[in-house]
Amino acid sequence: MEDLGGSRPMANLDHPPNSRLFLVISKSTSEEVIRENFSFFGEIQDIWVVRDKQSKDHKGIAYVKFAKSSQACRAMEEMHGKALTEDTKPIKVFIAQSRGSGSHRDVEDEELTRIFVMIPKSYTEDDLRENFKEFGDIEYCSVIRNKGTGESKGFGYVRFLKPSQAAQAIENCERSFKAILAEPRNKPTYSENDYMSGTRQDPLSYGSGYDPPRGQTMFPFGEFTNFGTSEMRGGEMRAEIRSEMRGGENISTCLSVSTRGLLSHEQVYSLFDIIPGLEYCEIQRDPYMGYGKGYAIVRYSNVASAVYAKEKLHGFEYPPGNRLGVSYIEGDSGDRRSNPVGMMALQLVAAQMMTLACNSPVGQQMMPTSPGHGGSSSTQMSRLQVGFSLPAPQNFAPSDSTVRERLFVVFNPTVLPLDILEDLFCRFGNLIEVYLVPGRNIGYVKYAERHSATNALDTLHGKVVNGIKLKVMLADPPREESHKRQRTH
DNA sequence: CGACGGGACGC
DNA sequence: CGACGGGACGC
Repeated sequence: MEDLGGSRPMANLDHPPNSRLFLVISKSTSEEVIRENFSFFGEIQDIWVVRDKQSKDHKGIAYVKFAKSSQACRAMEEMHGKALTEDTKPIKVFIAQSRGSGSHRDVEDEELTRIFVMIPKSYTEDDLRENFKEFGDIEYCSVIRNKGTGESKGFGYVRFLKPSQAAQAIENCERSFKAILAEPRNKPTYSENDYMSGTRQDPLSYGSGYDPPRGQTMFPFGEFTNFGTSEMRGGEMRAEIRSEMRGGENISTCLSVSTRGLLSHEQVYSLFDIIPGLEYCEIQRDPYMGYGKGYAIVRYSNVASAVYAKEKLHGFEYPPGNRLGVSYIEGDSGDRRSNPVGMMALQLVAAQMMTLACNSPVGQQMMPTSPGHGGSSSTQMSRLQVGFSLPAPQNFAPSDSTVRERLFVVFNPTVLPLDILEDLFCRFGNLIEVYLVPGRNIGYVKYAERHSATNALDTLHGKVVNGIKLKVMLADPPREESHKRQRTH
């Protein structure tokens, strides 16, 4: 029905998994009404109202394809059981079965709330919880251990309360976790009695309009990772603030934050608390505007912090697709400092940024960190020190991208931490993965585009990064395939 | 109860 | 001169 891009048909109805909804609706409900009610939750790629092939009769069924599973899950959670119009019955909303499955069984929450993750052997359940709590309400975490020795097997499970929370964890957690939905632990022996025991959430109890998702956070800081890295030195920040001041706006310590989507106090607070000096945060929600609109007020202890917060967060998408609007508002009373920005305040902010970006929960998301290195609770500064210029960080390629080129990297005298390497190699675009060979000073870097790999090679070969010398070469094909076509030099 | 369409060519 | 990973659970 819909292909707004026009140029290309939709990639795949089953991709990413669990991004398509199955709706049971009134036969009088139009595609437009569906769109009006569901576009709030994210990018709709396709809406299909099912009709009888011959008679064209509305069958009371529709499919809605979202770009992301988390969007589909949120829509399901919030719209299930709602009446779209006053004269129609409450609708039912489920994650659609994948197209080839042939199954018409409802997809249960059980299958959508537990994720399977790879973790360092040293990880405990508490470490897991610390790393995943930002994505939502965790029911439990488990680390699978060898029964005899108690040693971790290097993987674990995290159960969230809501499907959207698990989906967000999968979409946004560190790639080294390799998070995927866990298979239900009892093999498909569907004894229909098992889930009647009442321990799981009844789908109909989804957001009844008064229970918006809580604790849900999503930190799409892909273009934001230069925050606190070598890209963000104090001098640059001072220049940034000065240019901001030339804009002629009425700067103040108080900001208003407008948002289309729902944001909790915790979300706004933790987002703006990245910038030091946050003193106050308050959510304003107009009850008559329903879910669509809201705004928050935040105040900093000094103008420099407010200026910086506005500069960095105005127009920022949080969550993705929800563009924040940040502007100055009159602070209460004469708190406004007519003597605006002293160099001391600026330098203070610049210095604190370096530290706090690493210590705040949100700040950690902005920094490439790795669960595989440096232990669980210790966060390390991932800052690149190089004697040459580097492009800005870029987003990774989708994790299921085809590997188009691979680099082989030798480190001397020792390897660099994985998070540093990801920060480094992502700057040429289309990075899929950095893999370090355990116990060796070598690694492989996978790219989804050849030009990204060759740019990285040209820029980095023979260079010194954080005191470590790199040799960067095109990797030979993996051994397994060598029998196909032996490259005899 | 309530499960799968339509569109489609540039080299 | 260094060359190649890992994935399923104690109700």
